[in-house]
Amino acid sequence: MASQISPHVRVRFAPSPTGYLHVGGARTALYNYLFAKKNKGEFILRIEDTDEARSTEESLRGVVDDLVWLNLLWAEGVNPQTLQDVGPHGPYRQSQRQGIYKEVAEKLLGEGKAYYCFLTDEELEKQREEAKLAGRPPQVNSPYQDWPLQKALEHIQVGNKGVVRFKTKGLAKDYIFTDLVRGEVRFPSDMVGDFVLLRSDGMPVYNFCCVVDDHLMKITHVLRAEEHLPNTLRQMMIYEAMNWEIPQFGHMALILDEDRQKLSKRKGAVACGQLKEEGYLASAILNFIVLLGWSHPEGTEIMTVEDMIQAFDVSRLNPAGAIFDRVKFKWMNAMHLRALPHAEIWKLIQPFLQREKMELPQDPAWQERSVAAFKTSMETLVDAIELYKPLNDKSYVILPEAEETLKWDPTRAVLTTWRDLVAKHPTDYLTEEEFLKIQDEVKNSTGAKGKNLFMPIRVAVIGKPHGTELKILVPLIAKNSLIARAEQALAAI
RNA sequence: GUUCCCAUCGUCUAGGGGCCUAGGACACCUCCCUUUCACGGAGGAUACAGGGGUUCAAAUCCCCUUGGGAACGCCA
Repeated sequence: MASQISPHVRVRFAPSPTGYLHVGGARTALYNYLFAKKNKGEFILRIEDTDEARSTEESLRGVVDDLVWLNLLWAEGVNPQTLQDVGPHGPYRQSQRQGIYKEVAEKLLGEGKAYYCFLTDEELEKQREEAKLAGRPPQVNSPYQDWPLQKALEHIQVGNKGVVRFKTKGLAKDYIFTDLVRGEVRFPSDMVGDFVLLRSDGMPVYNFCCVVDDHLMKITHVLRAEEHLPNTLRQMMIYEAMNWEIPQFGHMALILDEDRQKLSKRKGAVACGQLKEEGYLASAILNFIVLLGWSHPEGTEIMTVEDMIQAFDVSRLNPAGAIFDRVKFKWMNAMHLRALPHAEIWKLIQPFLQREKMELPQDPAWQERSVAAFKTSMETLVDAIELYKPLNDKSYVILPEAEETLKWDPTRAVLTTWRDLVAKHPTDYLTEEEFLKIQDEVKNSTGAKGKNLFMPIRVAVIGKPHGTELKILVPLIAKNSLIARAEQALAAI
């Protein structure tokens, strides 16, 4: 297991642009990124867009934007703005590397390690069903596997189309490798049938381009999700056939949903972009997912990417799957949020407040005070909306939960006195001390105390009897606004 | 079905033969702080899937069982 790390580490994250970046992909990217940084190597972004039907430019744009937002930047791949190739081993989009794959396929074909297969979909389907009935694995048994290349070429010449399959016949042995996270893994060669290398339209298939590219791009370590573990056998066969050096593999456990199933785009919908919309910070996402399958040697939980790089080690990667727990994730986001400077938090909540068309004071001192007052009540950035609403005159409404308080005997007197005292105040805003003083005066002149005192005032300030401390809230609301609200509350009695 | 992978509190995990009466974190419960709700602080409850070995000693090593997951495509 303690395989030495080659002098120059090169790793890659290879998404297929067929959807958005989800947390599973983000974690794979993160681990690769951390591994590269830790070992002073290179992190490469390769685009696996050989599925022409499903790959889209928008999706690529989205995945790239999400990676940039997460600050997982690559040394080679596509330029984040232009999406044009950057780096010495390009192109980095597989759809643009077809000539390369074709060359390799031809070599394999020429050496009899691959063959053209002309089985139709129907024939394939029939074979699969028969195998299933017989209790055999559903592998192809192609009658074309022993055709001489020349004969196949002539067959194509006259208009037939075929796929190129890798020939597994004669490979009867176990393929063994040492997985960076699982230790020794052993596959019997008959676990797979003759698999497709090139489709009938000439487009290569994942397992093939993955090997070709990893080799040509000098990838030293392949850290990927566990779902790829069985693919490793096919890939090892190709490496062997080409006589290429096999990189180190590490298969990381899957991120699971609440039902312990692989997080899927259909069900989980844990897209990074969506989490951003929900008010999560990039730093919190990274921190949370890094802990899904890895742990800091000192047990540290809240950390920066810099901390992760310092401490990262594949030997601490956990082979068991992990459930994505949104509750802990939210807590972690709150911790990251609180650690930020107030001005930064203010900046981050702007898109959310603007979405609600809130009009808040422009004064930076006011903004700073407001963040200081609210940040411990914020778990995600969207929480700012409910927190700031009371400060926005337009959204002052008396809520049903305030009705009872308004019915209390002392309420009218408390509110009247409160309004009058505020009206007499000389400046636009009350300080905390000034508020407490006024509250005290209301108490003395009305005789109301305890909740009979502060609940009515709170209703007159935020429209409901529970919420943020008044001494924090009141200094954030202009005097005229306080008076208007008190009037409104009085009118509702 | 076949092959492969996995298995410690509800969840994320520490642990890698004796330091384990199993540690931490989230969540939960209790108390304190608080003229509300939070924040914060102090406590608490909760786990080695089961069975066999190996060993003076097993959460830790081996085997079996069970349970879970993944893969078996002209998807990646």
